[in-house]
Amino acid sequence: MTTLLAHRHSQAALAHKAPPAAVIARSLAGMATVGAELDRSGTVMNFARGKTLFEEGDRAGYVFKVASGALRSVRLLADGRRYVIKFLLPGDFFGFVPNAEYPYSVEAVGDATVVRYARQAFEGVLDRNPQASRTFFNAVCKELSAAQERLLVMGRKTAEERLASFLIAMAERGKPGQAVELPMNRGDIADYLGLTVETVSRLLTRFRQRGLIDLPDNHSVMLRDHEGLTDLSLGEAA
Amino acid sequence: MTTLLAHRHSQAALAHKAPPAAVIARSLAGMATVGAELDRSGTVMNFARGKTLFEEGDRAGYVFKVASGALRSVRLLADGRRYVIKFLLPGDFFGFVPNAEYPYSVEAVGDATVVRYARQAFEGVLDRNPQASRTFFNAVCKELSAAQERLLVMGRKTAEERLASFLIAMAERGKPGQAVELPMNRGDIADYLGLTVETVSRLLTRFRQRGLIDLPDNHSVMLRDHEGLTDLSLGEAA
DNA sequence: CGCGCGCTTGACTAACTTCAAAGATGGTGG
DNA sequence: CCACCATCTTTGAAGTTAGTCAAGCGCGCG
Repeated sequence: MTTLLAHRHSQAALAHKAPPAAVIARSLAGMATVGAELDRSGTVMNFARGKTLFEEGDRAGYVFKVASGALRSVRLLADGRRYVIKFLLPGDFFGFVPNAEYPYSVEAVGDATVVRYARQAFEGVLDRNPQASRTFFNAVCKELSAAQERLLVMGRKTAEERLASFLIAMAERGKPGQAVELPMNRGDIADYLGLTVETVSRLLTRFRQRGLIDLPDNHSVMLRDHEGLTDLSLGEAA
Repeated sequence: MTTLLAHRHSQAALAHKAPPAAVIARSLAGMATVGAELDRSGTVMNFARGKTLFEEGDRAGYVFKVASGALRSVRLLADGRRYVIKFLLPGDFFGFVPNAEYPYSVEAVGDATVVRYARQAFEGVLDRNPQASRTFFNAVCKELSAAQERLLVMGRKTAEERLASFLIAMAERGKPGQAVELPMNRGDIADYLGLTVETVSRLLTRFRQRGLIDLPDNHSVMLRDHEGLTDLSLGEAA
């Protein structure tokens, strides 16, 4: 029930392994003036693959930013059914919650580095800095919009369309023209799309056989027919 | 493609039919100081059942608050599949979007009254009033949290569990102990839960046969066994 | 009164899951 | 460096849930 914080490091101790908080905070999108103030409260932390940052029900005392690696936010049902709410990739913020407790757990998909900010300090910045306030407001609106887009996917799209949507969304976060990195495993993808591992695996095979993708290894995908995938993802396939 | 605005009324012309904007704005939860400033930009508008406030792709020039009635935000796929993102009930704000265009349409489920605020004016208030800014930030965080909760429902719950979740959520918005009003029809519920009309109808019948609910008429439900429904909704049923 | 729309019910179908097992992969220690 | 083992992935066959197609019912409105 308590927050499991692996590898607690001071900024100084970490300097040679990961960028210091100051450097990372400076990268806060469009928030040059916010960076300095957040710096003082940011702590860089490393988490090994599979480690838990916090669990559903933990007191929500912090907000985080992903510096490197990948994480997943996860919810569980009583009988063990699992749902991956979101994959958290470099640049993503998380931990903005309306209640005193986190409504989901966050785990490291691969080794990951995050910056942790005390929620109180973060909210202080919001109160004193209208521009920061506005920026984060917009960021949360964008998150909301993305969640609603995903609701459409989960509610009305077939397994094929879901996977195609996922691959395209992942491609948009990576470098154009290159193989898409999938830090998560098949099970994570399945739980993100509301499918089973078997279905995800079968669909990837089918996409490959149709020439839509290549699968150089288990953690990368080359999109060979981006347009075909897009059509599939929109439910416009023949 | 253009915004369809039915029944455009001035505040004065409407005064006898619906509360004036001033009265409504005053009800903004925890925002006494914001009310006065928003008043000046708020316009009360009525929409008849089925009318469209705006469509997917329209320029997002306004934010809205529901004063009375019910609306639905809707997305469509190319082949006509429909998904209801959210039912908008009295007190709900909507229209906070990160882009220049609305990503969904909003239609009146039954006759509805909303207050419309120019987005620019609204954002002005946010910039000048840190407390309002904070309040709306929290509101959007809450929305996001609700959307993520719904993602779990859509991704991992069975049809039965989805419908039970829906009935309980609707009950929480109504008056305790009373019949739950369902302003929307079966098709809307189906599109909200990612099911078909037939499945929703069959499940309601099944719930009634099991003594979980009563169906006094097509637009109300009495929850007879709240605990049984809750167990169902959590996937903890025998 | 009769028409239309929304709701219900039934029989059949399809998509996805479940169960089962074999095949790859990758990390670790000898 | 290689062998081993756990874990992840793929594939096949059978099963289940919810969808599709079709028809009848009932309420409300003109």
